[in-house]
Amino acid sequence: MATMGKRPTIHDVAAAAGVSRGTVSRVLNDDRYVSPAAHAAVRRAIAETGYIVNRNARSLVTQRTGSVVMVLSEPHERLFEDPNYSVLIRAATRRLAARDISLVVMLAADDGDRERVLRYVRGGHADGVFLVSAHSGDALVDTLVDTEVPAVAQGAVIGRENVIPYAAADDREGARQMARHLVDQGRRKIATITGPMDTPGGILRLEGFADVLGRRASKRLIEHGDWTRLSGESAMARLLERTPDLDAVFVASDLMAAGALATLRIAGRRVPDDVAVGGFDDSSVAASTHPPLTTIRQPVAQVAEETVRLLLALLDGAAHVDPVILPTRLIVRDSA
Amino acid sequence: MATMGKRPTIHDVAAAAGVSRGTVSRVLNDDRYVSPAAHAAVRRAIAETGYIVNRNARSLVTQRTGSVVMVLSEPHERLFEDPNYSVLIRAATRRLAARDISLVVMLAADDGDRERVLRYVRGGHADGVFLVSAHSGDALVDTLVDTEVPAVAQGAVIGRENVIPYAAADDREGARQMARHLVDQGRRKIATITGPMDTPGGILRLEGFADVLGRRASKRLIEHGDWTRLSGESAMARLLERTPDLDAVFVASDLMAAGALATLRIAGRRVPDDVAVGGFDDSSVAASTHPPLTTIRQPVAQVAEETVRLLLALLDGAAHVDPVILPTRLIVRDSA
DNA sequence: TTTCAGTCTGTGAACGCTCCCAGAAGTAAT
DNA sequence: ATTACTTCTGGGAGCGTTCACAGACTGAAA
Repeated sequence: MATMGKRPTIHDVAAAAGVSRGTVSRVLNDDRYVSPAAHAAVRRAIAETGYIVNRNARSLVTQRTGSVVMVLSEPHERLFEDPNYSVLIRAATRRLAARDISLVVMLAADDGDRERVLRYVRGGHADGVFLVSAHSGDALVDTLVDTEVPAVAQGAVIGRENVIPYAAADDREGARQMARHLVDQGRRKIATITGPMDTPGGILRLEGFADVLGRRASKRLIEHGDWTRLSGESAMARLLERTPDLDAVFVASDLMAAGALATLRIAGRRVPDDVAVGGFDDSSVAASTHPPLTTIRQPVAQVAEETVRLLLALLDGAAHVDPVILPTRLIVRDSA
Repeated sequence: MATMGKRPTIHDVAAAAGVSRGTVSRVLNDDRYVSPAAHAAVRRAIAETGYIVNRNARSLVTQRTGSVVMVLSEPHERLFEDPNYSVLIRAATRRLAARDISLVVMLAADDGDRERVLRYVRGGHADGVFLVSAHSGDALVDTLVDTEVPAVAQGAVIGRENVIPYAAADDREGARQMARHLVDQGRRKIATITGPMDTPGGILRLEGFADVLGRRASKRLIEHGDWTRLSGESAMARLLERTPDLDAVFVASDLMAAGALATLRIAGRRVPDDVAVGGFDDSSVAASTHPPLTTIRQPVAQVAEETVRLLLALLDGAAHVDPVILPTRLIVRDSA
């Protein structure tokens, strides 16, 4: 079904060019020790026959596949919300395509998925692995490391920072930028809604916040969310109940910030007059909220591209590559 | 580099089980004509040796790859905006994983990309193709059809509706639902901002709108966007200039509707008091706008899953499969 | 006993490629 | 002429599977 009336093989090309398989193969690969005449003849024969190399046959002998897997380790709640995945996948695909490497996307939401990913990678179907938001304590990560497959991550893998290279936005400094901005606006009681504390974004953005606020970052001004919009709503509600006189809140993601805005509106607080709200990500929702969110832009596409670059370096045989941290930028809109 | 110290082959399993390659292969595949004893021995040997079948070797002989390509044909502007791709990719991945088929994502934004996709597919690296928002007049589509590779699309491929099976939301009826809602609210001068008129969403949502509005859907009440937020802003501005007394607008996507809302706010029109706004998609931005968008929910994940189902049917040898149209639902929020 | 159908198993031959080695051909130095 | 490189080419071997076929072993029917 899937295939057409017999695709030309390296044999056909060789015959058409009047040379041997070996010579065609040389032209296809290293190109060394091929006479100009033979080279030209082979090129012509390839064009004439419409020959396309069969990667399966090639992989069989080279042990290389020409593809890498992107593993999305996300719990279900977040599955369908975060618009950043599109950006990520696209940027990675594009970067890899330039090297003729294809991107296979796999989910790792439950144990069945994880098992599948492992089988795939250990089965030698991918030359490398691109981890996205891998959780700390994820057995998948350790097994992958044991397998010695080149792997990189988008965002640090907590507890494995030194074994899995990564590219990430400067979460900590980004949080500082926002905290400073809120302080500079004269806000006095500044709260924060963090991400999950087992993710780098959750931890580092809180640390950056604390860096600036110091002792003023008390426990009662901190609430945790799980990156979802809904968790932003409820975290904001808890904050308001506990500290009704807060006058600013730094929310660790735009999506949660959108939730927080909704809660504030219901509570009758004006933004930014009564309460200033700062987000993080500068994702597509940031511009659509009311008021539009003041937020921290992280260069998602660039992070993805850098991550791919690290992976490519690893594939090229680099023994070690350094993590890459990319700068963030404060985007001032109306919410703070 | 990428590989570990020699993975076991079917030979090793055969030796460990005390049978021949053939028997192991039979256990791995159809299972017919294998004695219970041999079957058990092979199963045990597989477990002991940690054997994993080499798909390259298998593909080489079977001419099947166990993977399908998702081709994202999008111009650059829209690349990074639409949050639906995440949903799409995830739903498709999940559905395919159940059949142990992996999803390869490829972009087709420019001719270089298209060329790559074609080489990939014609190179026999995929058993099927999953087209996303393929444009009419896209040479890629025709070449694919010629190649006789099983292909399905998410959303109809204009002009190729009968040759490429697809699953889609009921765009036309969805638009009717929104138009009726606006009429029922007593709106008299109802405008619309459509998508690009070379996409099914652009065409069908306008048709649905016209179905309900009839002669009232005059040229001067129609503006075209390109799905982006920005195009929504400018289209709304043009409408206001041309027809200042409009009291409702149906925007063919939430993202464009978010843009329209921004323009209306700047123009000092209150929503929904002065102008009612209806969106389409119920994507993640819909809940974050101010006021939250009344919109039409399309079951994106379900559409993706149905599309995959069609593709699987094709892969299983079905000569023909019928398109699937899934119902939409009006979600009433505050904007209309 | 012979025949036959049905089960089960092993083996050679692909699949399409790269790798490696032997050797031809050319060039330059002895 | 001989030797010694270097450049270039052809073809055998092998990568790990599946597939087709031949043959062995059953048990039942003739």
